[in-house]
Amino acid sequence: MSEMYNPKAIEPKWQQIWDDTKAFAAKNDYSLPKYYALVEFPYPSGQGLHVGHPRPYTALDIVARKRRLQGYNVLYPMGWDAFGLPTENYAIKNHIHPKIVTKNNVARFKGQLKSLGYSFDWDREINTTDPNYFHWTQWIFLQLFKKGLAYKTEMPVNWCPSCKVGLANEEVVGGCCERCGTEVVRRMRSQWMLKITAYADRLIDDLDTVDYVERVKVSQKNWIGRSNGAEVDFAIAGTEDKLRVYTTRPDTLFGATYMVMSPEHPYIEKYADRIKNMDEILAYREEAAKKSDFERTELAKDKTGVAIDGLRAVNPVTGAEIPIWVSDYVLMSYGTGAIMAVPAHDERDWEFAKKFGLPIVEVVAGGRDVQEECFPDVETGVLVNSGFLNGLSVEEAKKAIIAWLEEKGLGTPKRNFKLRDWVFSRQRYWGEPIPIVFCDKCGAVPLSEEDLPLLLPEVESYMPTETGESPLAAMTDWVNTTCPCCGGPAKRETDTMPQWAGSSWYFLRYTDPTNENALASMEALKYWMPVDWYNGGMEHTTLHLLYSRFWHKFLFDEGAVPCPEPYAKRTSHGMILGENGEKMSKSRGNVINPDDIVNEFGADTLRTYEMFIGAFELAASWSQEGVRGCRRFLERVWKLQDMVVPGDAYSLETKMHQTIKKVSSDFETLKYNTAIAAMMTLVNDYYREGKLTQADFKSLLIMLNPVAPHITEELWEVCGFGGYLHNAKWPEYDEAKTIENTVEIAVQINGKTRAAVTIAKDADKETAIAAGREALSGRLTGTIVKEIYVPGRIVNIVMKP
RNA sequence: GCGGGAGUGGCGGAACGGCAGACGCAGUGGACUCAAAAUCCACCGGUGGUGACAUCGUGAGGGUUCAAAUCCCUUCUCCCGCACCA
Repeated sequence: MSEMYNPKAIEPKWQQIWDDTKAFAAKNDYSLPKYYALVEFPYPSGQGLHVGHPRPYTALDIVARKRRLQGYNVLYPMGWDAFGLPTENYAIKNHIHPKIVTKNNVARFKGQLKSLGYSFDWDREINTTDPNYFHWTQWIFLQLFKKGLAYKTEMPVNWCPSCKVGLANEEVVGGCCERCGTEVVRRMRSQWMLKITAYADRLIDDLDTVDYVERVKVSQKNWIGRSNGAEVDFAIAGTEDKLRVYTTRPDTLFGATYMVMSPEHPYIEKYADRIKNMDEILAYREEAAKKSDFERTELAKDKTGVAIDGLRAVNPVTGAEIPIWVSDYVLMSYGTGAIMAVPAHDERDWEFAKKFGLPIVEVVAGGRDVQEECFPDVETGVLVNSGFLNGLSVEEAKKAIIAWLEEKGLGTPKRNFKLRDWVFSRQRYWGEPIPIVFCDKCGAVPLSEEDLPLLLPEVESYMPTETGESPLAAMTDWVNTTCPCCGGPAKRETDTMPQWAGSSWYFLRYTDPTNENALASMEALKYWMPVDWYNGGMEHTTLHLLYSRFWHKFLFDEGAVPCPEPYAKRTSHGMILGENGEKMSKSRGNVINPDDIVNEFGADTLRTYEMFIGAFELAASWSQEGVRGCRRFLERVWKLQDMVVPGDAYSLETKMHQTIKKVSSDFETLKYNTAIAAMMTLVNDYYREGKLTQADFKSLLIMLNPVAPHITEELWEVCGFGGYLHNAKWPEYDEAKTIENTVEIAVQINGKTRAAVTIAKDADKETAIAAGREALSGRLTGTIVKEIYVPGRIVNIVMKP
């Protein structure tokens, strides 16, 4: 009789063995077939691991372990994205250096991850706050700077008054700070920017070359927001000047009955002397500036504006003089900051025209009365009231008008993006110093690469300041330096990089984590890259995922990496919700601590449960009873050891081949829940049989190993199957053996099941129909119209009464 | 408003156009036990029937098909992004 299943004993035992034998270290033998599985490295917060973390980590641990069993050289690494605000805030509050806070948190996280039995290659552990690591983060910044892709400019930033830090557009959610929820205000500041917009086209186009889940691709495309249209010049009446607009509907040019400029448009200053109602316009501009982005969005539907008195434009095709308005529904940050308004065919223009009584002229026929309803459709309409465009479809008209505009020198085709450049400065201590000095003579000068890494100075206080200056600014010893260019006095940049910097290239470092001469050797990169499978949260789709693709493309252009895309495949997991279906949070009191689950049930149970909980990509609610059920399943597996009989043939051959097939494919397609269900069914079958052979047990243990690695290794050892299970070979299945010789198929009358018969799997139609008729004897009371037989599936007899 | 996703038992969830509800949880009955827990076995969508069985059933309404949770049209609800992007 076997001992009791005791995860508290066997789990630490195997974790120790895996550590001691370096069981999961990726080999630097570049002749082996490789597999690079990656999960997003965590921010080591003070709270420790959340039950959300094990879901993606276990999923890719399953993939990594399965690949090793299939003979691949697997890289499944882990590290720490450790720069960041919470650590700094904790340090300020408790007067502990952020370095120490980070060290403690990392130790805690690492202990927790080890207790879950992940097959990470801990020899390749990295930490973004390690100078040997951020050396290369700074190096990448210097390359961006040298190529003109990092630049400093005075611009309005999204300022969080609570965090006292500027935020990237991607970090502002609904007008509020992504982190603390405080409403963001706009502030002018000199900021470092990264020119991600230079890569906008490639960031969209290359999505066609990678295997990402559709929703990620769609989000990225929408965020980048590419649109194709034209820029058109409108003459300003009585001047030589032009007002340039961007439009995606140049075909509607004949219907442009007025124009609108953003309140910040420079022409307001330029033509101050001609504008008669300047006071009114400046007052409007002030009002608009006062509105936060949030308010501006809230009030979106209620259009406001002021007509400029004294400035009119000329429609280049109709020659008509049309008024120019100022309204905050036109943004200075997109296109040219001015639009031509075609109220008949644009929702917003229509609303504005209705409110202010501006003329609405139909130029695309096909909708209802444009005085009553706007007609924005581009599919079905036909051009009218448009001179030489009349009778054309929208698509044809676009081509025709653009050609005409180009010929006359009045316009050009133009493509625009919603994507803005990346605000890259943070006024904080706990981040990578930006390796730039400012010299009165030479301007912004990069440090020489030999002077990297530029370390953070030791400071007394990490407090951010009300003025928005970085705490580093107070460190005059550190700030005052000499110019690397002329040797004269110079000051260091005191802003630091955002948290997204370190995570934008970390996957490269894992391939060669201790390299001192480069971010990684080309040889290692050529072998390991791209990442074969990367899983992470949807919340990073427009942040980390986009940023890292941008950096990677830049590095590819620089010849520093061998491939244009970093990740061949990207999947995303759903959130784990509390037992009540709500997001887990301290205030809701529904937080589950993974340590408690490991203590009470064991790591294997937690892993099994999180994979069984539901469809991997969807959110799922925690259920303590469900956890118990998974523990029960593992207990049943444990007790199978007493039912094993000698034998190297499968006792339930068909069933086993079916299960191997299902588990093998389900592990590849994120269907961990049905893979586990299939193994549960198999175990239930062995209980029904009362026995199973060694061959049965071996294959079952190997298949279950990626999910529940400790119990399976232990059983492998206890049963004396030889060596370590993690060195075993993934079982093969034979397609022919997944099909029973006889099958039970349903017999239907008019599509309704009335009986079932067991026939040979390859029975011909006549045999099957005959068997079906026999099973239905007595019910076949009408006229048979048709008989259908789908081998292995169904017999259907169609009958009229 | 736009985009994405989801609506199936008491619950979490399964179902290449082919017997809806696999698997798990909860529940019911039985075995074991002095008893309970644990474990093992069986049952477990609604309605009617002792029963074989009949009948209804995948958010709602139509349609295609021998056959629809699955495909097509219409419609409702919920969740998640984005949001005056010209």
